[in-house]
Amino acid sequence: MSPTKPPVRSSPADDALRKLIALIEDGALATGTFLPAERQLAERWSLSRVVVREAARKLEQRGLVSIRHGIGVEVTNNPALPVQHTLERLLPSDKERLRQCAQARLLIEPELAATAAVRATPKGLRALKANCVALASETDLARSAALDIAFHDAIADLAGNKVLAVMLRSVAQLGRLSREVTLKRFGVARAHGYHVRILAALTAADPAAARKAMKLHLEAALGDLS
Amino acid sequence: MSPTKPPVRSSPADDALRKLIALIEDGALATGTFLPAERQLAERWSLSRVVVREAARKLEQRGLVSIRHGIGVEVTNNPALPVQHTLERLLPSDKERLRQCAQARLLIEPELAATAAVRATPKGLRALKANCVALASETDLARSAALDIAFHDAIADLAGNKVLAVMLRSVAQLGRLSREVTLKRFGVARAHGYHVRILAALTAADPAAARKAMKLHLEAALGDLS
DNA sequence: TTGAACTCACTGGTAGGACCACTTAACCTT
DNA sequence: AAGGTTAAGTGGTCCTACCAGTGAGTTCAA
Repeated sequence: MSPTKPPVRSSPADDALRKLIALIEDGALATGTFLPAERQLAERWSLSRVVVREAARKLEQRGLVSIRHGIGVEVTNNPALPVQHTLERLLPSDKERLRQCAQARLLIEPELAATAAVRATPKGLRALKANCVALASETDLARSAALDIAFHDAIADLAGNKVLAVMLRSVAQLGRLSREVTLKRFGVARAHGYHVRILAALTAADPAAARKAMKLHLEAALGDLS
Repeated sequence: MSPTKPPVRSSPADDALRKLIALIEDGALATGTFLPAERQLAERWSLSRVVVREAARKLEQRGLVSIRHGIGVEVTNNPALPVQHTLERLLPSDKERLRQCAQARLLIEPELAATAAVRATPKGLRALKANCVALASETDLARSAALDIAFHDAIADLAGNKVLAVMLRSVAQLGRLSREVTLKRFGVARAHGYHVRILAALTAADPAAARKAMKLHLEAALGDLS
């Protein structure tokens, strides 16, 4: 009577979304590359362009791709983006948002640093070292801020907890502009000094020292906000 | 020659998105109510149905609404949803995801409890008390899990940091199923016992006790996972 | 009277085709 | 060779018709 209905569960929209994700993940499309044009995908999969579009929009909202008019659909893979959107809507006031983000970082990052201290790999440490060196000689403000954020991100990755890592990435990127202001006021030297101390603790595989160094770093940053 | 271009910057898609958000936030549409039909909105705003649709899809991805075929667009306002999606994609393995979520909670929640202890309002405490009472006599598994999550959410709200609150909400909801399993194995009594102790510490405005009680509670939960 | 099936008027979902707007690069004109 | 122009590619928008779930009202049989 009804053995035909249940098994076929699948809407074109779901198909398109799954296929797009498969295209990105399985096809190993590197970030920065572009997806085939909407019209091509629609024809290839025998779907209307609408459903392909909507699937792409979903992926954009999830931070997987970036759709650019006249150009194409670029693979970006920035999982922190949706979290940023959420927080921006939840805390429209820039000042209050920054304050709470800094507070969150103060809670999360020292622990991440401590964990990273015991889990760090030689390769990871080398990358951090390179970041420190680059930051010391960087004069451009925007690039300095980017390096700063990358340093903290790398530590979060070393700690191995992706949940906390994506959370940290989100709040760190939200504070990007304020970070630039801070860097401008106090110069890169101060941030670099803190980073060096944190790196030393990580290299020494000393969790307590890493936790403390990170805490000092963030408290200084939090102080700058007020 | 070109003073006409810059000022008119605004695409139909942006219009639709802004108007939809305004409709929800300013119009104060309560969660659970429904938006006007796509066709109506399109005509009212002189836009095509497509752009209204896409705007609605965006809001759905951001957790503001839930689109239901044949029914309508329901206002849900669940800011934690996009974070959940992100984490589910980032950690496809259920077990590992749960582990890292539990770890994150263990880091965040004790601190939230401590902050809540000093910021709690009589009204907030009454709500928590009511939740405890309800949990004690609840027999349905799903509802028990919901109450459990609501208890933790309420504490996060009391702490006043929306960034941490939304993060906690996300990881807590991700662990919903496993929570049901735990509740089934050990009964509601154990969870209720922990909650009562936490509530007592909050009522006494004792941050240290609140932190400790929450930590014990979560460590027990983390132990159940393995 | 009751109640089960049907009809119908909604809702969102899909389709296809035409056209607009933005980008880029190749192509002419100067 | 430098400049502007053109053309082909991309996503963005529109229209119109139709498909597909949902629920309420209607109808008709028991």
